[in-house]
Amino acid sequence: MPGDYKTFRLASEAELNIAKTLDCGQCFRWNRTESGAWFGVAGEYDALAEAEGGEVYITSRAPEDFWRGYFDMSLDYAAISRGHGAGDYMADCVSFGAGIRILNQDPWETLCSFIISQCNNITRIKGIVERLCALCGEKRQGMAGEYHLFPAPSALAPLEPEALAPIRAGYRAPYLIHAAREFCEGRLDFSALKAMDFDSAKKQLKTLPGVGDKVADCAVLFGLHKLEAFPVDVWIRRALNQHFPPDFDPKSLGEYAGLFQQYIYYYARWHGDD
DNA sequence: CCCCAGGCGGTTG
DNA sequence: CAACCGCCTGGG
Repeated sequence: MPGDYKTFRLASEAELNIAKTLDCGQCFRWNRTESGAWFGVAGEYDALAEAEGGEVYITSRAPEDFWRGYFDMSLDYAAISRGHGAGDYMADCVSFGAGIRILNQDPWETLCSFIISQCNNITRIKGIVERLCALCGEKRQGMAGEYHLFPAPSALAPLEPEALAPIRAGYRAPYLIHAAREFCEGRLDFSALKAMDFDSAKKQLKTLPGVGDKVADCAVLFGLHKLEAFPVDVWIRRALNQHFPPDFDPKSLGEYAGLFQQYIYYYARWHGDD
């Protein structure tokens, strides 16, 4: 491995469980290696994340602060997770998911990833995202050979939908190109969205074709880090129907509702909760 | 061959 | 409003 990579301790495993965090459907460019470590690309950096002796270590060329931000290390998840008051089922979800964190991902990549996610499973989402990066993302030399950054909007905007045929995104391809053009023409501004309150940001994103409630909630939660977003997919819908009162309103979970959504999602998926 | 998969958008009643 | 259906693609 080239000499400019550094390994450092990021957190304890109790604070940050990398397997749960990287495998709970919020990100699509991290994969488990044969040794049990996780290799991924975030922003412009490739990285290896691994747990050993109760500690989590990161190897990358990025400054430590980048990863503290990415893994949201400044928020006290244990304190937040105690105060839900939403009953025993939620308590089970919280203890089962302990160590999950909501990542601070690039908003453009996150929006595109969740446009791609509609009516697709995670394996296929990852495949489409990787092919998209290989097709028009910047190429870099990394610790394990070449890798590609997620394409900038300017790389996508000039393309016609047919040019995206190789990534096999199907009917979602025009949605991606439309979003890229909106960005390049200044009508999609992530710093403005980030500065808005949750409802305004979500409403704004929903004006994009291919972005409805679910995709907008995911883009806001995982890309803009507004943790009151509560995306409802089929798994969450099932859990709400089975384990919560009929009049339960996710808004009652407060400003960190999105974290509780992740706990429920992870628990329901793991237990095949149907 | 069928059906479904972590939706959206347009149409219909 | 709700209910339906087509959409690209791939996997069971």
